[in-house]
Amino acid sequence: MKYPKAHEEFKEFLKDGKHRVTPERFEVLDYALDQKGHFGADELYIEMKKNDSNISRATVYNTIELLANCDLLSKRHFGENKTRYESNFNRKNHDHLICTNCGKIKEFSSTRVEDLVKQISDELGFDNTGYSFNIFGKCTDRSCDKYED
Amino acid sequence: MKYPKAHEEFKEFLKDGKHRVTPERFEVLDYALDQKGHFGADELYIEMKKNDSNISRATVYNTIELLANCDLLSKRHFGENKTRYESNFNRKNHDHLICTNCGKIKEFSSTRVEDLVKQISDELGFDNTGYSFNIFGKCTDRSCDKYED
DNA sequence: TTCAGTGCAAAAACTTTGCAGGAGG
DNA sequence: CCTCCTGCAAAGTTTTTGCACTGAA
Repeated sequence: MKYPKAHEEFKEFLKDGKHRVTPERFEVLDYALDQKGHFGADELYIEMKKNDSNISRATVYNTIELLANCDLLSKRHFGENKTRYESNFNRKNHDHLICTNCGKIKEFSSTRVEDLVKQISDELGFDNTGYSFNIFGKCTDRSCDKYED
Repeated sequence: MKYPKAHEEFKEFLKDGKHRVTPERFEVLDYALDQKGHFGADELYIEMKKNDSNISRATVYNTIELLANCDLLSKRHFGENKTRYESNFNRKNHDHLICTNCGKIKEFSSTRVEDLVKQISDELGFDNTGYSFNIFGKCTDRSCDKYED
């Protein structure tokens, strides 16, 4: 078992009387945590199929949603019309800079963002459960894959 | 003509040698500026069709993209898998609070957000062109359409 | 035993593309 | 007259749904 702690967390989450513990769900969990960076639900499904899994699309979509609900994954939207996910397991909160030239995504953490979210939610009487903060622009200099002088 | 200033702006934008000024484009512009709040490209297309317009889907999608490029519209993503737009015409920059219970979207403006975007872009060597900042949560009290005691 | 979960396939929702004809500059 | 734009329809992409069967509790 590759991710015993995550399995344990997920199992706890499922044992609420409304969900069942199934091997398929843990198979999806393992694949999800193995992903590097951000991935889409369909990409994960296709990868599992390539590895001869018997999983169905519906189960992958269903399970990924559960994993996001129990905070093992984060849901992201980077201005495309698809949902992306990324592992939260052993990672701290962060936000994203997206280069509109080369598509690369840089990450940053800042308590200033979290403070601002709390402050604004309070001011406007809003019971905050999450946020999404993306900065779009261009990497400067040679760090950009499509940099041109 | 309902929006002469916007027509003028759009016309200026189009006259760059790469684009053409067509009546269809201004028809889409008028419908877009008439929308209240956020709307999707397909919604706009369907509304135009209901009003017996001869417009095609391709033209609506194409034109809306142009209107976003010249800043008459803003592109938004609220965690769904579709692009939403909203009029920028005579409006100032703002961000959004999205109630995950009732779906209502509140708006707020804060220079603190813009300052933070600039600050972080500078710190990380990033040539900022835009950002997206959404806060998710629940309206408190009776302001929420699905509020329950 | 019971009902949530599964696999499969079809449908749905949104967007993009290919093509032939038409019109802007 | 040369492209770019248009309408239409088809196809693409991602996600959701319906259904009969299976297996967890």
